[in-house]
Amino acid sequence: MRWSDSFIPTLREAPAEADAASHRLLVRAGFIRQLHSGHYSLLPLGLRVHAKVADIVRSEMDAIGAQEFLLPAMHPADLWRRSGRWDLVGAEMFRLQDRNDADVVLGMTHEEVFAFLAAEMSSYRELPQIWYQIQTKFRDEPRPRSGLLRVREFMMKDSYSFDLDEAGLDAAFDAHWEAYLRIFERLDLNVMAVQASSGAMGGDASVEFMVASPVGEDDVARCTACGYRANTERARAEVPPIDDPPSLDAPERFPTPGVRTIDELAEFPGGAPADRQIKTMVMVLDGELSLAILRGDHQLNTQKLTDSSGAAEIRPATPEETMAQLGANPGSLGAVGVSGIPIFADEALRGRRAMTTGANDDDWHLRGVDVERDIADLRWMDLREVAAGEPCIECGEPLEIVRCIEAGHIFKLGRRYSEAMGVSVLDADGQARTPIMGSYGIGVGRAMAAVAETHHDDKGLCWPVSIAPFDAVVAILDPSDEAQARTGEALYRELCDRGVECICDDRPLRPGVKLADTELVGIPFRVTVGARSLAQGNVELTERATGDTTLLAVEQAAAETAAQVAAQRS
RNA sequence: CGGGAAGUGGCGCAGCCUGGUAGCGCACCUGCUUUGGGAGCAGGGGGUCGUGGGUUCAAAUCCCGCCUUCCCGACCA
Repeated sequence: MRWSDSFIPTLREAPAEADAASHRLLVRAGFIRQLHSGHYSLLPLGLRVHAKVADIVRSEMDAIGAQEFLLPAMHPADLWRRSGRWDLVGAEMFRLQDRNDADVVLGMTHEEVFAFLAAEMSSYRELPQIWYQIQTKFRDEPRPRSGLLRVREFMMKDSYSFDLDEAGLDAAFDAHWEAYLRIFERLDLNVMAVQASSGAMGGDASVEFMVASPVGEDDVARCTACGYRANTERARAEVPPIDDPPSLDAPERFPTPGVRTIDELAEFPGGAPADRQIKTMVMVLDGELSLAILRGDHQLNTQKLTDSSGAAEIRPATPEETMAQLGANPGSLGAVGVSGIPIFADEALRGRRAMTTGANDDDWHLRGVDVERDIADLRWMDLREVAAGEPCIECGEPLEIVRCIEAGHIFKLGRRYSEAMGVSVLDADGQARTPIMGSYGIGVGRAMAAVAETHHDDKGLCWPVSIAPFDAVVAILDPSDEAQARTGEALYRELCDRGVECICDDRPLRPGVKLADTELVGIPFRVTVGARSLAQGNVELTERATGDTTLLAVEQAAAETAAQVAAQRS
């Protein structure tokens, strides 16, 4: 391909709204353009990279025996009603009506459709199956952001396993885990496999593949000593015990005029340090007002509350709701004496005595509260979010918190969808059995953005050969010079013949512009054909990642370049 | 949904406070010169100033509504 014939609109400056490095550079280098918020066009260079990422995913999926499908992006609402997700999902799903006023949806994932197809199986002999597709998903995200990292329309590889029993599911799960590690290795993405929340769809094992990056949207707790790694939606830490003083026989009310926060109560004469207070969060779980109580200096992780309560929808209560049910405003709330309202208690409060908490009366608090004695019907669970430096739950060494991009997610789904879609096979004993499913996803565009995010410098992108839009560029510095043009063309043809994906920069531009462009676009190897070296019968081979340049005799240049490209293929 | 910022040519921005009919850099087109790190000179093309309404002799500029985009948070199979 010739650069002069290509549509590669590079920009000297990034659009003002682009903030993340991948966003800025993918736009500047002419890979993507925004159509509107959360929807991007892939330009020719962008599509080349996207397709290579997809091909790597495809080849590793095929290698574990998965079969590729292509399912509709638009689904009948009925299918989603059968699984219960029509009501469960809410505003995140694009919904529309066809000309007959029938409800249809744009698929945000494909459990329903694959399970619908799986209903055609009738014998255990047909299992196991792993099915996948690389398809556009639609999600009406509340806040698309950071270019390709979070969008409303995107390609995802989603696969689903069907097995007769848990042992089969375990095998499919492990096969995916291994395949994912190979995929990210080939993408040159440094991923951490971390324990994760399964979200509202349930399931037990759930592992996310995370790429550390400040523009990510998830926090991972990581122990550098023992390798414990978990999303903070699920991470746990050791909580050192606190010596409580002897308690009172019963809680005691005391006035706290103007005190509204944990910190203020800690400063207040007669108050208590934060770790000796009970924090009371008022939440609405599936429409029901509930309390979540934690140690004063601990933060509630709402995903943990969602997961352990089983609620589908969760939100903070409004001050009005709180006043109506508890009779006080935030700042003076407590769980003592509360009845008829579910109370979720964080494990760190177990056994605590002589605590201080709100009295459900503005400007009053209680001291001398024994958690288990004074608060009725506690539901104990892990609710607190771990903080950096806390001792690892496995080995006690300090945890660190790392911001990450979620590049992949695998989890064991269970039988929810197979049951809903009536998937049933007869086992060897002639008994009807519902296959168990697993669900596994990788966002193609997000993976591409994650690579861009981790492979760039101040000059531009820096693709690994495995997914670079081209392996090499032949830069003819002055195409009007016949010797340069002839040599460049010949090298370009020979590189193509040798199987190197090559673009020939034959544009009649100043050398500086062309060199800067090849660096911005991030092509791994550049063969520079210019008067200076050519006078000695040489060209230059420059590796983008290192900037290392070597002089090569014209006759050997193509072979040497092809060899270096081949050495970095994966 | 809460908080913040911003919409002026393809991109980056100025002009707005103090109203007078739109400007700069880059990019683009033509010509000449130039050719190893984003060239020089000369000439040229391109903008409903997000949108609707209001005030005014006159609105990019002042007032009101709406739309859109970005950032932080909430949310996120």
